[in-house]
Amino acid sequence: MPEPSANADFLAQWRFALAPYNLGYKVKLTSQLMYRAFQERLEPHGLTPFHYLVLCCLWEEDGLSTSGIADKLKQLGATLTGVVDRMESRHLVYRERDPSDRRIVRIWLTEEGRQLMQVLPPLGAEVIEQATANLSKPDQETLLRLLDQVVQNLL
Amino acid sequence: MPEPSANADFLAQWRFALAPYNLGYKVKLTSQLMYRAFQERLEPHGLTPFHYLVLCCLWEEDGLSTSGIADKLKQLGATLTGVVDRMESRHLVYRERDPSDRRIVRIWLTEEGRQLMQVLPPLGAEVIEQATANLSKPDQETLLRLLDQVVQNLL
DNA sequence: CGAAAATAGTTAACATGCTAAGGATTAGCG
DNA sequence: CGCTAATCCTTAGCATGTTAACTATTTTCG
Repeated sequence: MPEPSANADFLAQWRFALAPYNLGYKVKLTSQLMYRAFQERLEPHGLTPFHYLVLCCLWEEDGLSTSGIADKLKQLGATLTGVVDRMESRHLVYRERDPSDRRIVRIWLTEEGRQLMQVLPPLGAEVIEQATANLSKPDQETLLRLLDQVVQNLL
Repeated sequence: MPEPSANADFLAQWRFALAPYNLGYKVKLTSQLMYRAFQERLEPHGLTPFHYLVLCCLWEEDGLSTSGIADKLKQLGATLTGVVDRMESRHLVYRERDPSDRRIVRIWLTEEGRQLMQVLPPLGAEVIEQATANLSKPDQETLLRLLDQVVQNLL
């Protein structure tokens, strides 16, 4: 077992790659806390933050395919299958096979799913306001820009 | 059903709170992509990124309690129980009840868990390098600082 | 035209990550 | 000293989110 001081030197040297100081952990924790804050607000509607992501895609363009939504959100198809299952059981969306290409399942909003467009975005805005309470406008824009760059680097 | 143009106006107005443009989604996606990149590198070792988080805590201070690790990582106790279960089954750590307070379970590194300190941080550093490839040093520091501020706002 | 490749979606198994609840133990208070 | 509150950890159930494999369908290519 190496001397404690050798360990301490090693840890000091690699601190930028170690939790809870590293970028990966900070991003993960930020994501978790925003998720929790949003989940609290969605819970009265019986929804989860991922439901919101799918609804956002469909409010912008109803009748997207499962793979279309997956592409927009950069998620795997298997993930979408499970989420759409649960949204269907909550009568937010319904599935319909595309008649011109029977491989494709299209996801359509129900009236309830459509109505939520008036209700949910303000809740999302509240979370963003809370998260960025003491950040200047330029800092908020910088944060979004830097996240976009990290995403581009990893895609 | 409101006119399409009314919907489009509404969506334009709330765009900053809608996926895939909103802060929450960007942070989530960034976290997922960093997780995937790290997972690819850890897979040959049979580890997951969360194992790494726990190992980081124990490399810095061996013998932490389950709740101590949970506090450091801002996770719930139930989450730690499951992760430590799996790390134990991989012989990375072992559990020992604290003799002076039998409520407490302390988590100790095995020799294998200790040895990984030489191996894993460089892999984490690779992910960070890839993620921040075209970001200047000041921009990297800004990103970390802004994430810290968001975390503070949400805690 | 037919076979192979590609696409779409689902299923199964596993790893988080959450809430709620319960058992065991210790701390605090009257 | 005894009871209550608090703490610690675990368990159970549910929601992602992954990989791998499968079925069904369409596209591509020789």
